[in-house]
Amino acid sequence: MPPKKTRAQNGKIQKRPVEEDLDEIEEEVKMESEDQQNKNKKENTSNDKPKSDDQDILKKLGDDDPIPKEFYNCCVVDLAQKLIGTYLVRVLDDGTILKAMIVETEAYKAPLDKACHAYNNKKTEKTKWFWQDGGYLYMYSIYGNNNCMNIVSATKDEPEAVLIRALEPIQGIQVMKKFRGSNPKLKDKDLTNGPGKLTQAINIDKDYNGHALFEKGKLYLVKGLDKSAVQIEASKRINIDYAQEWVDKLWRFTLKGNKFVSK
DNA sequence: TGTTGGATCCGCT
DNA sequence: GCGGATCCAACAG
Repeated sequence: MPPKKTRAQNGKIQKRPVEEDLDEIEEEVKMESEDQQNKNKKENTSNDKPKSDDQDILKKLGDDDPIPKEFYNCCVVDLAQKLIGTYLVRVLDDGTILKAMIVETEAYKAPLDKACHAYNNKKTEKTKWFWQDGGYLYMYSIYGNNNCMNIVSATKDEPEAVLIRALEPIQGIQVMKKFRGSNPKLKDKDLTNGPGKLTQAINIDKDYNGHALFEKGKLYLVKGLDKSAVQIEASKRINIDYAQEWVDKLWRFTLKGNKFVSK
């Protein structure tokens, strides 16, 4: 059976006047993302350390201090890499603490990125959460009851977000298994190796839209692996066949050699 | 209001 | 690797 045609393949994504206005800066963004990809390649091969200001921010933090808001106020492609190796802390109502390391991310950068839900500045009830400051969550459900978690980057004027695609469970593995269902065959490595699986494992859903990750609460982010221990691989984003030329961006980032990544 | 399709998951082969 | 399940937001009429 031939694959189903997407809306884009059916020609339903067509240029609208507002997009024509964007054409002028499209070339500029293309150059910017090519620069970014070159930078990625360099960073991936030379194991460069992150910018000194980020290092300063992280150095001052205790192991359980939330990473402050300014960490998120950067380009989404930068943030997607900076998040690799950080720890997500989930505090349940009964005080149980779940902890997991981010090992796979994808960057989505509206208004030009055709893979992004906020493409062409499409602001709806679902996507309005893109227009927040960096450090807040955008949650959405897809293919039934699969919730996906995104961390908004930059500022409220720039609709960009990082999709969290996989985590490595660190603490509370049995509780995560319980949230994932009662399948006794479920292996640790299959617990959080997908965007829908990980939100189920830490028990969050669309109610977490707009949640601040930089404040200590039910869900926050803390520093994790030492940056010198983090080697990042860049690849193409997954399952965005409809996104035309944006399919080829190397905006998926994984922790090199980690067995908890989704594919 | 009905139809379409997707940033996924899971079971089966 | 393939295909069905699933359900909700977006969109067309």
